[in-house]
Amino acid sequence: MPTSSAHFRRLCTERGIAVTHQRQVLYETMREMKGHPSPEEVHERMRTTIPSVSLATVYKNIHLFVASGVFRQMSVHHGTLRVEMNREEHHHMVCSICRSITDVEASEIDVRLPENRLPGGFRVERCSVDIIGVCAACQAAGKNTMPAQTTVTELRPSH
Amino acid sequence: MPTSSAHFRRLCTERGIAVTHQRQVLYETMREMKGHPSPEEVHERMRTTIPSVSLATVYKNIHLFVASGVFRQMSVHHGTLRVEMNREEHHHMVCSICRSITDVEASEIDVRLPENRLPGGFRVERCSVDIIGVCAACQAAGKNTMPAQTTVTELRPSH
DNA sequence: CTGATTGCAAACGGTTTGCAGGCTT
DNA sequence: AAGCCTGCAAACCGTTTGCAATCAG
Repeated sequence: MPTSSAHFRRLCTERGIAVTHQRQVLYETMREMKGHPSPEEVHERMRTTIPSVSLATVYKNIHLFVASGVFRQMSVHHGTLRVEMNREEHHHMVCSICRSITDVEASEIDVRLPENRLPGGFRVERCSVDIIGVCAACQAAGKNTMPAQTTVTELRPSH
Repeated sequence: MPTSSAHFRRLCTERGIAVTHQRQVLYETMREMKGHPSPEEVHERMRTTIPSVSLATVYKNIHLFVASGVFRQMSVHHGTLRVEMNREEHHHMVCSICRSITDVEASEIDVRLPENRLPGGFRVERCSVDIIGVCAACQAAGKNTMPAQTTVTELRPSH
């Protein structure tokens, strides 16, 4: 009797999508990966199990998983396809130098939205906080990385 | 005596960058535009003033402006190059259907970070909140746009 | 006059698409 | 058996780069 296989099979039938070997391996590969792996990284990892799998299939199925609610896409306006592997509510620390993203537990940050009175009848689904700054590694690596962006003194034209 | 021209000239000399016609027009075009225009859109608009300007120049100079602190790039982990035209502190409402982004005054939202105790010695510069949901237009337009993403009932596999 | 800046066109990286063959139901 | 799914290769889109001609300091 399959264990995780059974779980995945149920996941698919609930959503009316076919159970294929690639999908199952993709699903399990992604669940094993921490952080916010790129499709490329997921693909690379999947190849250890199915060497012949194509990147196109990875893309198609990540989209399928996101569309059917198996995974959640991170920051909707993000340009590249990244998926949340962390199922807990959380926010992000984003390093402005190396762009690495680290999760922060939702409980660490206190956000209060105005009582459903956002402008323009916007219906709120959720809310995600990006803490922008410099990660420890980049601080240690010294100042010479991307100097202009970070050493600017006058952020606003004085006009 | 030039008015905004003088202002721009000063902006450049302060930062040690050359004053060119393209840069001046780019700067003014961007300041006139609301929201978070794409380089493509900025380019299109610039052409009404300098029809021969190239998209490459637009890219190069948006980067230059961001690097020298004239403008601020929005959400660092954003994939595509977008710049903040709004100089006030603010956050964003992002429509998960049409991906439109609307600004919300910072004062409307109350965010509290833990007292400089973020994990891993991260140095905080600023913090930006994305309120994710559905804009009024998309609500009015009805449910049939991108059905799967929004009508999903079971967000987490039940296991 | 010298080096920075521009416009062009080609390269690039990530993502999407069309299609023929194979697999799931 | 019917249709969805896969892998491949080509197309695509936004962005970057190399280069020769031009411009700012």
